[in-house]
Order: sequence, then structure tokens, then C-alpha cells
Amino acid sequence: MMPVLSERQKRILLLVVREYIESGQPVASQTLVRRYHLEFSPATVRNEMAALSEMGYLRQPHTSAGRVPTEEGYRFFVTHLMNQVELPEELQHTITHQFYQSKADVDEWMQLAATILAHQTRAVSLVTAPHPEQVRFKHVELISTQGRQVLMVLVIEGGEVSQQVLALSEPVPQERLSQVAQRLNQSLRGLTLEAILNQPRRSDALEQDIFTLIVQDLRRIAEQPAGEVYFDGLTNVLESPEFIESEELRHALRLLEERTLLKNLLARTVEQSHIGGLQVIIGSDAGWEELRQCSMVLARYGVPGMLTGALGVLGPMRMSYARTIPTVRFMADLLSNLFNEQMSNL
Amino acid sequence: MMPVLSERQKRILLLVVREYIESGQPVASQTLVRRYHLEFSPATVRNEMAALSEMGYLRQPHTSAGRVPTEEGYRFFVTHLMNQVELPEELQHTITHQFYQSKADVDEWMQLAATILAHQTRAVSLVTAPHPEQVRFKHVELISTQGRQVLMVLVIEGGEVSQQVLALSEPVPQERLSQVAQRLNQSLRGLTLEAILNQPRRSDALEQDIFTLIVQDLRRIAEQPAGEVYFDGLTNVLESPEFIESEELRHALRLLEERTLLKNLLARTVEQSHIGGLQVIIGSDAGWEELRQCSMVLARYGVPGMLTGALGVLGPMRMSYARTIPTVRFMADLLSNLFNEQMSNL
DNA sequence: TTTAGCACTCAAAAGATTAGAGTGCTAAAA
DNA sequence: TTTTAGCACTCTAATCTTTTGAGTGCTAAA
Repeated sequence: MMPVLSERQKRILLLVVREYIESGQPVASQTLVRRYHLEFSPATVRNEMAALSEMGYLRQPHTSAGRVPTEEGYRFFVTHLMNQVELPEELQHTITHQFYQSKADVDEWMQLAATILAHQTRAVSLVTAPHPEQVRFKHVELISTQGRQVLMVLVIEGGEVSQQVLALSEPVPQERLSQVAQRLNQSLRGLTLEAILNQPRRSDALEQDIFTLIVQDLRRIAEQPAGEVYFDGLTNVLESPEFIESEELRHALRLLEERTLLKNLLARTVEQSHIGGLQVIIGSDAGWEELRQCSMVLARYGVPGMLTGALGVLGPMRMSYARTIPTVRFMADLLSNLFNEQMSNL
Repeated sequence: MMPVLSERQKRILLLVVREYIESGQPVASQTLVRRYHLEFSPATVRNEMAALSEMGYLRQPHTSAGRVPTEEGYRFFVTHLMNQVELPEELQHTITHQFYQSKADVDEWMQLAATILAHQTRAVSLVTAPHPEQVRFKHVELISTQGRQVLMVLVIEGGEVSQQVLALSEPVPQERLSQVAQRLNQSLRGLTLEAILNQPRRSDALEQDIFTLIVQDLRRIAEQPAGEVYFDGLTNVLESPEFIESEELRHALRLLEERTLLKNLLARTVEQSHIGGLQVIIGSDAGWEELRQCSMVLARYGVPGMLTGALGVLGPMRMSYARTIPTVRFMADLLSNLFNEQMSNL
């Protein structure tokens, strides 16, 4: 049963959260009245604060200190109090511009997205490369490099490219490789992994070898819950005072270097939210002990049903949601548009 | 004129540096005598320490504290006192094994090298992908993906691969693309950038367009001082006490996120040292204000005259050189061997 | 040349004092 | 009934003092 807040209580909660996010210091009744020219007295504010503490939205670090939002306080703020604004148009343009200026390369886009997110939000940014919902073969290329060594470039529908160097048992001329590649391209183009598994054995030994390798590689790709993880902005977090003090937050950063955990978290986002949808995960929401003091703002992007990825931001619970949320939303939309354009060959 | 140290002074300097690297605390005369069962008294040690301070190898944080090595002290330690050991054989095998197990993919090797270096040395590791001394065209592939969009895969001699998505002015069938690619391959294979610039214009418009893009891309690659930079182990540094205290070291980490600076530093290593050679850069040696309190151990690896990169470790000045140096050396040798094998198509 | 002995220094820990920011409560004012 | 002025009370953080002991440098004896 959710307690009902009076308008005035909401207003005060809003101001406390805002103020605390900005200053990092517990917020006192008097500060609030003075700074925001409230039409009632500090004593009134104190009464309301006491009520809000009672309801679990605020707490006091110690008896004679100001108030600090609780996890619940942040949640209420994000879901009911924050005014959802868009990113300033000018900024939108600047960012969009950067993407259209870079070469149309997924790797570059991801890196750019991570950098911009980190920079704009002053938190750690996370971006996964888009991943197809179903893996379909598109094209293979075999390039002889040195003697027995062959570079295999495998393209799957949606644009993901996998490179691999193979060592054959004996040197094979480029013409023969091209011929094999062409035969494979003809018979596999557009097929899903399942369909490919049902293909008959090849009579040509080399072709069969390559075929096996292709299947292996496709399987590897299909098994990954998400594409490569990009991140940026680690040093942003280092500046924040809560980071320097708390041992705990330093452990949280360890998580980032272990890419697997990260991947799972983002994969969950892909499952749980729809394209354009936004998830704000505050503290214990994450279900991850190490992230107890952190929050994440995550979104899914891509081409529904075809090619999707996740992106977002990880920062201290006391992050500027008002800035982070529009930024993450905008970035997700932007990437969605980019990939939509790329697929719909306008 | 370098002052001459007596054997006993050398011995004491050695012990002070070792002890300080291990404990992080200023080293007292008595500690040394007790811990290492010296056959002379603390007073004697104090006299020698005073001499070593006079010569600039040791200093005292304050009058009544033990001694701490100066930059010069570390340098003397590294160049004259440290016994250069190899990495334990077992560890060598474990590491080598990991490389031969991974698929023969440069990207994967680099990532693995960075991870292992960071893990073994508990510092930040840096690895640049190998970069050819001279860019030579090897192969181009054009793959139609969606409508007007084409994936161009450009392979240069040495194995570096560059992917790029192009948007043509109108859709072109795959056969035509293959044909163009084949013609380009025939006429450009093995040529350096200079040689390619002297080629006549193509009569075929599409071929000329692609040709221009290839030149652009080759130029871009040739201009880079080194390959992509990989790093790992940021969180290692976060644990060390000197990091938590000093604002300065936190700034040093900012450098890492600015990849360009890093690239320059590593490029310098490529210039200054020979394959297999090792550079130990202590404090102000780096010529970089932010790195005043750090040291780096860098090495060059690759195939001389063909394909070279740099790798190494960045940590606090008080890092375990005895552990770092053999690790960096071993890793450089290992990568050199890997690339040599890959090139000499055994 | 080495070392015991001792006076001296100084950082760090522990304790004591103070200041003041901020609260909760009560009782008066609106 | 709601708001607010007033005030006692609490508790942190800052400042200052004292104490402790680790460690030195110097001197003079071994």
C-alpha cells in the first residue's frame, strides 16, 4: 500500500533530491527555504521532512543532520516527480552530426556512443554492439595471406563481421579459395544456423572443412547473449567523493573489467525492455551486491525483431537523473535510427 | 660524474628499495638489520644511509622517518642491483598455452596479452597492435550488403584488416563488385602506398571510386604511429594506497582514456628501442608531468623491419620491477614469436 | 671503523574543547 | 487546525593539546 503524499510533501521531496544530487551534502530545512524562496517556514519543512522520513523516502545520516534521499526516495523522484525533458536541440544536433561524420562502421559507432554518453553524463557508459535475434549467413570470403594461412571473413545478415585466420594443412592458391567461397555463398546465403545444420556433407574436402568452420563460428555468434561490450568514462567516477571514500564502489568497478557480468546485465535489459523503453535501476534493484550504491539507466535500441543492443550508464546512486535519462534515451533513439537507415537501404 | 658506491652501500640500497617496494613504508635502519640479519649494527646502516642520501639515492619524508628511494635510487636499483631473472618456467608454459589455445586472431591476442600483463603485474597494461613499417596493399573484397550499401574489407600485407561500409550512389550487383575487386587485386597486390599513388586513373567509374577509397584508407593506416591501443587492469591501480591519497595519480589515469597520448608514448618506444629491448621509464623520465609519480616498463615486439608494436605496463613508481620486467620481456618475446610464426608460414 | 648510548625530532594517535549546524518539540500565533 | 517562533538538545567536524614512540644524528667509547 503506497502512502499518499500531499502536494507540498512531493514538492519538498523533489527539492531535497535535486539539492542533494547537486551538492552531495545532507539537505537542511533552512537551506531549502532560503534557496528556493519557499512560502512557508523551516519549521514546516521540518515537519514534512519528518513525515517523509516516516514513510521511508528520506533518512538522516545522524540525528542532527539534514536529510538524504533513500533508495525509495530516488525511485519516487524518478517515477513521479522528475519532469522529463528532452535533450536541448542544439546538443542533439551536435551529437547527431558526429555520427554522420564518422565512417559508417559499427565499431566506430559503438565507441563514439560510449564516449559521448560518458562525457555527457559524467558516469561510466556501457554499450553493446547490436546482435541479431537470429543468425543468418550472408557471405564468406577466403583470402590467402601467407602460405597455408587463410583469412576468413564471415559476414552475417545484419552486418556483423567475424574475421578469423585459419591454418590449412597445405598451401592453396587464391583461385581455388575464391571458387570454394563462391560455392558456399551460393548455397548458404540467407540461411539460418538451423537450416545450415541440415545441409548435406560437401564432397570437396576443403569445402567441407571451411563449411565446418563456418558452422562453428555461426554457433559461437548465436550463443552470445549480446555483442561486444564497449565502455568509457571510468575516470569520471574516480572524481566523485563517494567513490574515494567507499571501498565498496571501488569493488563495483572491478565488475566492469569482468566483461561477462556486464554482458549479462545488459542482456537482461534486452529481454526486459522494448526498443525505446528505458529502465532505471536504482541500488538494490540491480540484484547485484556490488552495485548496491549505484544506479543504472539502460535502454534498448536497434531494429525490432532483427538486430538489437543495449546501452546505458552506470554511476553513483546520487547521479543526475535529469541529465542522464534524456541523454540515454536520445542516444538509444539515435542508434536505432542509424541501424534502421542502414538496413532499409533508402 | 657518478659517485662510486661501496659494496656495502649497494647492498643497503638494494635492501631499502626491496623493502620499500614490498611494504610501502619508509625503511628504518633497525628493520633492515633485523629482517635481513645484517652482520653490522643499525648505527652503521644509518651512516651508510646518510651517505646514500647525500648522493641522492635515498631521501627521508621527514627528519625522524626511515628512508625512501628517490627516482635515482630506483634507477640505480633497476640498472645495477636487480638480479634479472626469468619468469618461472611453469608460468611461461601456462601463458604460452593460453595463446596457442585462442584462435589466431590479432584482436584476441592483443586483448589476451593485455589481460595477462595486467593480471601478472597488478598494474595497468598497455599493448598496441602491430603496425607495418610500410603499408602494402594485399587484397580487397567488396560485399554487397543491403541495396546501395557495400562492405569493403581491405587487407594489408602483415595481416591488418580494415572494414568499412560504403554507400554507393546506386545499387550494384555482387558480380560486378567481385569483378571490380578482382581487377583491383590484380593491379595493386603487393604495392606500397607510394607505388599506388602513381597508378593511372581507372577508366571504369566504379573502379576509380573504390580505388580512391582504398587510397584514403591506406593513407589513414600509414599515418597512424601505431596500431589500436589495448589496455587492461585499471582497477589494479585503484587498490594501491598511494593512488587513493594522491590526486595526482588519479589525473594520470585520465591520460589512459585519452588514447592519443598513449599512442605517442608507445610510438616513441617503437622508435627508441629495438625488438626484444626493454625500456624502463621512471618518473620524470617519461617527460610527462602527469606521470611524475609513475613508472613504465615498455618493450617492443614484432618482426623487425616488417611489423612491430609495443607493449608494457604503467604503475606507481613503487612497483615490483623484479616481477614486472621479466613479465614484460617474456610477453614481448612471446608475441614476437607468434607473429614471426604467422609470417613465416612454416 | 664500528657501535652503544642518548638527546632530539616529528608524525600520528588519542583526548579535550569548542563551534555551529540542524533537529524535535512546545507553545503561541494565525 | 495549521503554521511558526523559540529554544533545548544532539552530534559532527574542526581545532588544539598532549602523549607516544619510532627513528634519526651525533658523540664518544670500543
